[in-house]
Parts: sequence; structure tokens; C-alpha cells
Amino acid sequence: MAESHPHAGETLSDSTVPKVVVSRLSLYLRELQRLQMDGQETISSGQLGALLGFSDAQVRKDLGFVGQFGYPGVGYRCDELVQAMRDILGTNQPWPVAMVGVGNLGLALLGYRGFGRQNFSIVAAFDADPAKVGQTIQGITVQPLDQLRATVQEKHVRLGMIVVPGSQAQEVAERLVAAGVEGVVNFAPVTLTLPPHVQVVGVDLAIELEQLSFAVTNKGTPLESRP
Amino acid sequence: MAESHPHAGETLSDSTVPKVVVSRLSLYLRELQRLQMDGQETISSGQLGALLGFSDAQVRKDLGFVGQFGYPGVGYRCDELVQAMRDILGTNQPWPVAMVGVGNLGLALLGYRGFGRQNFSIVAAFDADPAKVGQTIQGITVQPLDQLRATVQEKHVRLGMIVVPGSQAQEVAERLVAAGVEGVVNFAPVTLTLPPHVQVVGVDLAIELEQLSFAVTNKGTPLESRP
DNA sequence: CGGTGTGAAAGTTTTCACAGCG
DNA sequence: CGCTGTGAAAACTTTCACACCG
Repeated sequence: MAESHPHAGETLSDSTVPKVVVSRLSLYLRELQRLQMDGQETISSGQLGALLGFSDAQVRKDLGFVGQFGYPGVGYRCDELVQAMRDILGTNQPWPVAMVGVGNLGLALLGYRGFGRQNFSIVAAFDADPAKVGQTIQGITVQPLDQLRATVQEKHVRLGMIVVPGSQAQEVAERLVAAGVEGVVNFAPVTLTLPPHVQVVGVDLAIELEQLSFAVTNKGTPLESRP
Repeated sequence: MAESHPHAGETLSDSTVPKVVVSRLSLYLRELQRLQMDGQETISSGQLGALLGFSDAQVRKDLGFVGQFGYPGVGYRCDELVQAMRDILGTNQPWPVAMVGVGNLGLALLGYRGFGRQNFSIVAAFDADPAKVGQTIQGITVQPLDQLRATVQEKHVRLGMIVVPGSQAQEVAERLVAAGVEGVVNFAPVTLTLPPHVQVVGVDLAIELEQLSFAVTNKGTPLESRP
């Protein structure tokens, strides 16, 4: 069920948040955290929208899904909004993550400094290659796959990152699910088939470039609208 | 302007394709290329949809934006569809790409094998750090940023990848644009402000995890719908 | 038959516009 | 005032359902 923000004691229980809105919430949060760093206290829907290319109305509607934080005539308080967003997105609690696949990309992700700020931390890494098992990178010792279940349980891991070649992704995904993981980010360029209670976010780097090549090719009309 | 597929001599000129549809086209293409590898000749909208979790009607509508390829009673020919999709997405032509930022992630992307299949190739890499300039990785010698413009022109680069820390991303983006690049993929966790003729695709790794943490937290209702 | 292409209906998201508040 | 929160309207996307084709 959708979380709603229990701000000021409301228990607004069942408004579910559309997926498009959730993706914009993450963008708002990113801007808000930057504004907070810069010491900005408040911001209006118009200003926040302008930073991201959205309309003021859209910002207000989106924030409306989360709760009521605005001060008419003033705007929103950055710190309140950050807190509320993180509650909704779930990043006020720590998320231990298990990574499978310690190739080039896996190594890079192990070292990526951006996860920590949002309370994610990679607490274990696995690889099928015996040559990689035992190596320690960024303080994490690479384990063999048969230790997956034990480690996931022991470290209370709920999320997995799949960073293996496409040919192995489905199998690895199933092992993560069997180990008890509730959601995975899949960097392999294949579609995973998993039970519906498991959440999947796919990141296909070639597809991102493809979207760009489409946009560039079809420039002039900024890739929207219908006849 | 939107490209339309000049299949069988039609010049269907001005149907613009909605962004959501374009992102699904990339997914169809990925499946189709796999099917092609496996030697499958034809596929129906229902089968293709099932592979990705979409309805048959949606697949047909989406493909309708691209042209008319279906054989009633049979389905679509994989090879024709792949060809058409690549025409639309622009990946029948080669895309030389310039990368800026040769940190962990940049290195991993330089070695990523998935770009080539879609006709992208990283033909130059740049870094502000003098210690990195001159190193050769994957056959690419890292250049200083002041060679950006010359190299972009010389190698006919139209796309850039920004893989620098957030604090430098806007400046780097501007330099890429000044050098003549028409679109960028931005891996830095900041919003870029660029002239509207430049296309931007953002990939924020922490945000992907955030979307997942939301989905997992709000499981039960699969994160869609409204009262 | 089994399957496409497509109008028309249903559903969702965005924009508009304005009452109301500090 | 300036800005929020929100119904009502407009725009867009998805699903339905069916004529038509090999």
C-alpha cells in the first residue's frame, strides 16, 4: 500500500502515488538537498519547477500526493520537504544492498560515492569467478554465490544489484529472490521474469544512448505530441 | 521532426512519437534482436508483449507509430521489425561518442561491450586531471579538455557522456555543447541547464535505487493507480 | 482460424484557474 | 500581496472491440 506522509498527525492512508510522480519526487529531492546545502530555507513551487523544467502547477500537484507542507505566500520549507520526501521514498532508513557481478561496472559501482547520501550501502559482493572470490575491494570481500542466502539473511539485505552479463542475469536474479531479496536493480540488457512481489528497476546503458540518438535525430520537434 | 519509416516507399512524414512509446521501442528492439539471434523468424504482438509484460494491443499501437509491418494471421517478421526500429531510433548509423571523466565509472563505461551492438562507440575520452591525460585505455588515449572541440569536430562526434563529479558536470556540459555536441547522457547527479536544441538524458544511479526502495516499501499495491 | 490495424471508450496525467490563507 | 491546494477542463495514453486479411 502506498505510504502517505503522516505529517501533523494525519493518517491519510490510501492514496497511491503514480509511477511518473515518484520519479519526479526523486528529482525534487535531489534539488532540495542541494538547496539545503546552499543554506536556502524555503522555495516556491514555481522556483522548484524552474530548476527542473516543470510547471508550478505540476510541482504542487506532485507534492500534494505526499502531504501538505506549503505555507501560502511563502512556499515550502526545504528541510520539511526533504524529510517528507525521504519518508515517502523510504530513504530515511538504511538499505543494505547485495551486488552480484564484480566486473568493470561492478567495481565502479562498489566505489560510487553517490549511494551513501541516500542511505544505500553495498554490504556484500558476489561473483561466480573463483579468481575474483576473496579479493577485497572498498572494504568488501567478494564471496562465492553459494554464500548468497546466508549473507542476505545475516545482513538483512532487501535489495540486490545485478551487474553480470546478460546470459547470467536471469539465473542470478532467481538466486537473489530465493535468498529473500525484495527488489533488484538490473544492469544487464535483458528482461527479467520474476514473481510479482519482487520489484525490478532496469538500467540498460545502451538503451539510454538509444533514447538520445532518437531525440537527436528527431530534433526540432522535442520528441513529444501527436497529430 | 519525427522520422517515419519509409517502408515500402511510403513517406509518412509527420507523426511524432510520444516519449513513453520511444522507451518501449527500445525494449521491443532488445527482445527482437535476441529472438533474431535465437533464429526466430516471426512474432505476434501477443508474444512480444508477454515477454515484456505489455498487452498485445499496446504493442500493436506502439508499432503503429513506426509503420505497418504486420502480416495478419502471422505476426511480424523479426528482421523487418529490427531494421525498422533501428531506422527510427537512429541506430542504423554509427554514433561516435565522446566521454568526459575517466574515473571508476568512466573506465567501466569505456570497457562496456553493450554499446557496440547498437552502433555506439566511444571514440575519445577526456579528463581534467593531468595524471590521467595520456593514459591509454581500451585503445583510447585520454586527452585534456582543451582538445575537446578539435576532437569532436575531427571525429564527427555528436553525442557526449558526462561522467564527472556533480560539481563539474554543468561546466563540462557547456564545453561539450560549445564543441558542437547535440546530445548528452549525464551520469552526474545534478540537473543540467542547456540550450533547448541540446538533448539530455540523465542517469542517476542513486535515483534508480531510490525508485526501488519506494517500490519495495509500498509493495502490495504495485505503485500505480489513483483513488 | 489466428492475427493485424484502428476507431471509439475508458482511464490517467497535465494544465488551468481561482478561492483562501498568512 | 504572493503563493498554496484543488476542483474542473484539456490533453494524452491505454484498453477495448471489431472489421478485415491470408
